[in-house]
Amino acid sequence: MLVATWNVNSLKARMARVEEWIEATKPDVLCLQETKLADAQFPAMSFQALGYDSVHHGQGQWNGVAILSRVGIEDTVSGFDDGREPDPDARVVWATCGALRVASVYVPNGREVGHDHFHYKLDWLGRLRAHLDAHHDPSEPLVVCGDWNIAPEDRDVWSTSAFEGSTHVTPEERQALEKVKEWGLVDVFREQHEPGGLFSYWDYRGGDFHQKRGMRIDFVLASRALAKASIANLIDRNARKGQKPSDHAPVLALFDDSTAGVRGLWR
DNA sequence: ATGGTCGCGCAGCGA
Repeated sequence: MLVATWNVNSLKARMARVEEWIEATKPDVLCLQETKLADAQFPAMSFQALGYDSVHHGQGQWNGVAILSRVGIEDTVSGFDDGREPDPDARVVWATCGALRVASVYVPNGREVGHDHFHYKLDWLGRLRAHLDAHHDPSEPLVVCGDWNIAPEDRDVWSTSAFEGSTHVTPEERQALEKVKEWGLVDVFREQHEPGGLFSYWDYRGGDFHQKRGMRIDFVLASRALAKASIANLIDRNARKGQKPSDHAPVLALFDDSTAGVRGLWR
């Protein structure tokens, strides 16, 4: 089963690139972030024509997340079900695709260290953990895919000095991410690839992509049970090239459907 | 070089 995640930075601006990429790659499940669409504007029929069912949780203009699946979509949930007030932003959507529980997440950026939005980011990650605690178990096949807006380690940024005092690399953010992972999630790309310099996001400015000035902030976290079935993980840098690219590249995770404990993933 | 580029939507903010 092939799972992918991609922050498209406006689905309206990116639709041609996304359709082309889906036809070339044919993932079983594709998580999108930053659609910047209201639900009524989401091009579900266009994805249906490519063979994908979908669920979208959007607000228009900002944020917005979706899950596309060619192995079915059931039991969709928008936002958190953690007994607290609704999240004001559209940043997470859940669905069951075949036998796989999937979350597409767009973690808040944080803006500046100490900013209200920074505290919102840390709290948001706490709510994600609380939702997992309340509804799921790490023995189930489950993935949380998305734009985490956190570089887990120093090797995940092109320059540590360039990010001194910035969001995405602080101990508080990394600890909040660690708390989510402690639920029972594995960064399957990092399990398979040791080197630094393997990035998923490059700022549009200053030719950062061509200068290899990026960050690895998009990743697939797989439940412990599912991580045992991880076969291959890659970042599709080619999608960051050419005309009107997103500033993020798609991240792909391939799982073996015949591994004990996760048999029949796409049924 | 303390900037730069996108997307949204039409000024300036967010990333």
